[in-house]
Amino acid sequence: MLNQNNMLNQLKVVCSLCSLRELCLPIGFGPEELQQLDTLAGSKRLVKRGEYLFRTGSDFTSIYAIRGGFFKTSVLHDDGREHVTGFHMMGDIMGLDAISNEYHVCDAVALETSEICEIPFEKLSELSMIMPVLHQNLHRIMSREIAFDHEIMLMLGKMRAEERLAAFLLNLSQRFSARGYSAASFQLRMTREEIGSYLGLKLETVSRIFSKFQEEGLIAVQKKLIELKDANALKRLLGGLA
Amino acid sequence: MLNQNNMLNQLKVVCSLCSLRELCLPIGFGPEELQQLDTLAGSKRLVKRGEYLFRTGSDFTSIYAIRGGFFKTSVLHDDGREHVTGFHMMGDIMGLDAISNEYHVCDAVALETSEICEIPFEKLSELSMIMPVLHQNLHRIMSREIAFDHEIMLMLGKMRAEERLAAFLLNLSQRFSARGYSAASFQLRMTREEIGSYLGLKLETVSRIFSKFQEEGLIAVQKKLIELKDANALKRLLGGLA
DNA sequence: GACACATTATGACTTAGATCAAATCGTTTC
DNA sequence: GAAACGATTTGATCTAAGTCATAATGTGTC
Repeated sequence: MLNQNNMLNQLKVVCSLCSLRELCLPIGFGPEELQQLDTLAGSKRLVKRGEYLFRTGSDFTSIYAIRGGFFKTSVLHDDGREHVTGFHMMGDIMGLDAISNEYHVCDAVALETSEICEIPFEKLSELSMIMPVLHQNLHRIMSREIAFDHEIMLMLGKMRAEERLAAFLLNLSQRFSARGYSAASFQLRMTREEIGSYLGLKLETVSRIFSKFQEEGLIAVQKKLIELKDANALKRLLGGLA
Repeated sequence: MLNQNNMLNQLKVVCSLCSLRELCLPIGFGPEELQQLDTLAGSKRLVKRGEYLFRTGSDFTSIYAIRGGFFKTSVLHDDGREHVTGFHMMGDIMGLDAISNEYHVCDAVALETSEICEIPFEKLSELSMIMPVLHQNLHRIMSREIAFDHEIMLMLGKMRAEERLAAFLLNLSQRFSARGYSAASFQLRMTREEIGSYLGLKLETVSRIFSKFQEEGLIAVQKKLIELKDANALKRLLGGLA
């Protein structure tokens, strides 16, 4: 069977190379340790703006951790309509929805040149058998994705357009903030059309509501640069909704 | 550490008592074997119509497999609005979205008197450490839920009301069929309002579209009894959409 | 079985967001 | 740097679905 030390070594490599904070940090590596390990060579790779990381129907062999950059995942339909299922940034993991099928069920496209780490799923599974915490964390990550998707379902099913945009901006803000970037000011990596597709709105509606928020002093918009001027007002807009 | 035989025994008990087809069958138990084991006593339990299996905020200790009956899961908001996140029947597993939080993030209510099996998550985790296939299957189930949620997001974000109802009816039909019940005729366990909440529509809209489908000969509706008269037409209604 | 309450159906009207259209602004290409 | 294309903004209309109202029907309770 597996040699535990050998496996542990691989684990370190896999983890370190991916900045898989969610998978790795709870195991006991400190940020510095991780940084050191980070300098090792490995299966990280650049994906240029507009390039596909994977496509619907392609074989599922790996999940992907984003080291840096920005992705969208989407499903494309016969009639040409695209639905954006998510936006993903540093530390996020993509491809988990493919495990059950053995092929990918969405496209993943880089919205800016990005650095990703490919984690062969089979290897991860092996490792997680001897590293209970890794195993737990994988569950936790998948579970979190399910819970988050339920929030999006709520948004799509129950919120008005303004509420969706407010929730979207606050979510982005919170995620940038959690990664050490400014919570109040950030660059949108996606077009108005992609935002609309994600939120179940048309691009014109997105544009109009950005303008409206700006008029009301809630945000400042300069093309792709968004500044949250009154995050509390945005939160109030959400009212009782999560 | 763990005694493997002891664990294996527990596995058999857990599996058998739950009819956890998805978790257990691939391991190599045949249906008959499962049936036999099924007769053992264990942590199965009845949940009466209207009773909660778990509530938002309650401690997460177990996931639940449905042996028989029908549930809805929903999130309730400060302002009293409810959003139904799913309908669940025999063989489905509920509570997976709670793993990451250690408390439940939705309510689960029985829509008819149902029999469920409680699976302590800790025990399942232990077992899955020594039963790789169990472990894999858990991943697969969670992954499938993520992929399915993405389909719902597409539905809520991109489909018109009629398309949503058609997709809803076809999905129910397919699931009943997969469990050995009629694909063409089934009893709705939920109200029009709950259907509407799930699909992001108002109950009046649901009612109107049922009437319209009936006029057009696509379905026959008698209160809660639905008969699909022309499933192909319903599929055509979905057009290019999944 | 009668009362109270929940669910469903249907009509009349309103509205949020879609659609269509046009102008502006930005960015990439050669 | 001019041409060509894509993204964004804004306006004018349209429409699918929501809201409000009422009646009918169904269901549970004592």
